[in-house]
Amino acid sequence: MIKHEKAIETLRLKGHRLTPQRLIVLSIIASGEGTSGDGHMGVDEVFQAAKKAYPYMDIATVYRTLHLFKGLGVVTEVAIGDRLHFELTDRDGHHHHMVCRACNGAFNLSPHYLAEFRDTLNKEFGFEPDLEHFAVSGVCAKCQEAGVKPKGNQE
Amino acid sequence: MIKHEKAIETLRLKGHRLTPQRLIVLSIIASGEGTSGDGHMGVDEVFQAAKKAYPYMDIATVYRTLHLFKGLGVVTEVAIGDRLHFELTDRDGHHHHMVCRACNGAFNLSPHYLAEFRDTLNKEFGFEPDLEHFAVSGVCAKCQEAGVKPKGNQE
DNA sequence: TTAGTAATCGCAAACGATTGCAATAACTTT
DNA sequence: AAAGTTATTGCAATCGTTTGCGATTACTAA
Repeated sequence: MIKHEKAIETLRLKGHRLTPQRLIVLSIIASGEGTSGDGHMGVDEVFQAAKKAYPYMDIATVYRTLHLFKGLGVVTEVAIGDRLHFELTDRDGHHHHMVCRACNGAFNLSPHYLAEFRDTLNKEFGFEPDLEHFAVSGVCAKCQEAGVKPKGNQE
Repeated sequence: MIKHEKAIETLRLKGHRLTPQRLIVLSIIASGEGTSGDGHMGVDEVFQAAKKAYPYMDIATVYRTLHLFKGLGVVTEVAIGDRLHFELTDRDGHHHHMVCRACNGAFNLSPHYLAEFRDTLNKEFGFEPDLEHFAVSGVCAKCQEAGVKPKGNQE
């Protein structure tokens, strides 16, 4: 539970209010008990869990809270199959995602693989890419093997 | 106009019907007269232009047509500021995009910059990334200079 | 402790995008 | 050229997400 202490402090320092709704969403994300098992949760998963703790919880509040947390760097957004997922930002074991277009599985990717790409964009174009929460779509090894037909390109 | 000839042939070969709606959408995308001036058009831009040519045109048909074209590789999808944009796939001058989070401007990026990234994901994880239509979000040089405040991270 | 204030909330409406379904129309076969 | 088959369409409902707004509530300062 040490994890949210820091996040709560961040909220205070930036002048944001500590509402029960925010604390509930934070603790749900921190527990990270999503169906994926990979630590990230779908918005509806968060919403359902939040309603259990506080029945008046509104889906709009969940979205607003998650976006606030994202802006503060407390939480990381990952787009998985056109749906938004969120996870606690892990400063130490920082990672990106590979999302399989066939099974929607999400696999972690170390930042090391992107470092030189960022450097190049910086030097060549002066472009500062958002690689803090970066997800590459594609097809994972298992689905390639199984010949699972993805929704996309069928050329 | 040589451009669509090939696309139309692709439609025929795959057994898709040549409806007026599809030909209209195709010619609009091929003309590429979007407000961005970069060849790609927002869905609503396509829809408005299509309605001029054929007043019964439905937005659902536009989306379905664009997705069909995308699947056939005729058209490329680019997400710009949470909205979908499309452009004719340019096999020769193939490129990706850098999308500025501050001004929503889209800049072309040669595939060369991504080649080694793809190779690494393939070798290390057996993951086949979708880099045919790849867009990196970030802040462009001009907006960094101008100090334009992007919507996102405010940490 | 209470009163004042402004951020935040719940609700409902709206957004861009997708989908189910009956009617239509493009293609095939005769 | 006409009839049959089935992909495609237009419409409307719905999805996930965002936003406007009046009511509420966390915080501040007296």
